[in-house]
Amino acid sequence: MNIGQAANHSGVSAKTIRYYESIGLIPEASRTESGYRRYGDKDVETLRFIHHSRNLGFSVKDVGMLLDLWRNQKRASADVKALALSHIAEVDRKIEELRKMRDTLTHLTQRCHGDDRPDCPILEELAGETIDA
Amino acid sequence: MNIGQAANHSGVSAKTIRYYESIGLIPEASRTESGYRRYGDKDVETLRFIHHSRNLGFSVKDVGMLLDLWRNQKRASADVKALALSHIAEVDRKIEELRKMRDTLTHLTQRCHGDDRPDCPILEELAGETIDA
DNA sequence: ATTGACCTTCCAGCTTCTGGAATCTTTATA
DNA sequence: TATAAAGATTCCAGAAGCTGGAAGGTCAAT
Repeated sequence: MNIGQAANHSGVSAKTIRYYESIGLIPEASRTESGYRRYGDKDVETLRFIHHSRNLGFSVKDVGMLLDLWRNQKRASADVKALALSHIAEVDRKIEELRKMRDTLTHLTQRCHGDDRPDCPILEELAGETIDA
Repeated sequence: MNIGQAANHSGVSAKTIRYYESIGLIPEASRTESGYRRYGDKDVETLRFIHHSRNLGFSVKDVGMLLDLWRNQKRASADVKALALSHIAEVDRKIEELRKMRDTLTHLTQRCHGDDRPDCPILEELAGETIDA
């Protein structure tokens, strides 16, 4: 099938498939006589794997490692799990960071009356000393 | 003071101060005869404002708007509050997205025994149909 | 005079695509 | 058969927000 079909079946856009090829995440596709890329079911499966992994927030680099592990019949599941756990830790870190931000923001907005008067605790605190969120 | 001092006092690195100037977030600094940028307490205050805003996750573009509001004595606090509330909504959206990711990831890793055997539900599910996190 | 800490500019790279231009191929229709 | 639309190709640029590094000028102290 052509790249458009592969895109539809995998959830990865044609543009992005070409991009993944260009950075070496996926191997170069074979070509038709006229130069169109050709894809098979196996390729679509790989693209779907990538799509799912990206949806779970794995970096493209991590996805590369996951693909290697996936293709390697002799991998230890511990290696996969370690990668996933480390990613979970990273996600947790981000959540915590965002949660702190939101708490501070909520605190600030609650103290701002939000009418047509100019005085605003939000701006005052942003200009002050003590914001570390 | 020179840019290094301004950086130390504001928490914004010299490199980043120059960057902010280059994109117009802050006005061009005045210069000494030899070309060094000069900063005063007011400038440091502005940089600190920016630093705090960035720490709270506001985009540089939003920070530009906040700076305008801050400098405009006639602004309505409602405008500031609206910006902040909209940002909170965005932060909440991101938190929710990350939480979904983490839940799926946690689910996956729990089902992976994580030893030296090769079979791994994480990879199997990534290759499957049903991941939407 | 020299050292070292600053400062300057400019260019490149990070991450992950996405949009767009110019051009070719394939397919369908009039 | 002519032609038009859909889909493919390559390449360049831009998005956000810095950060690193090179090559070089300046300032203060020794």
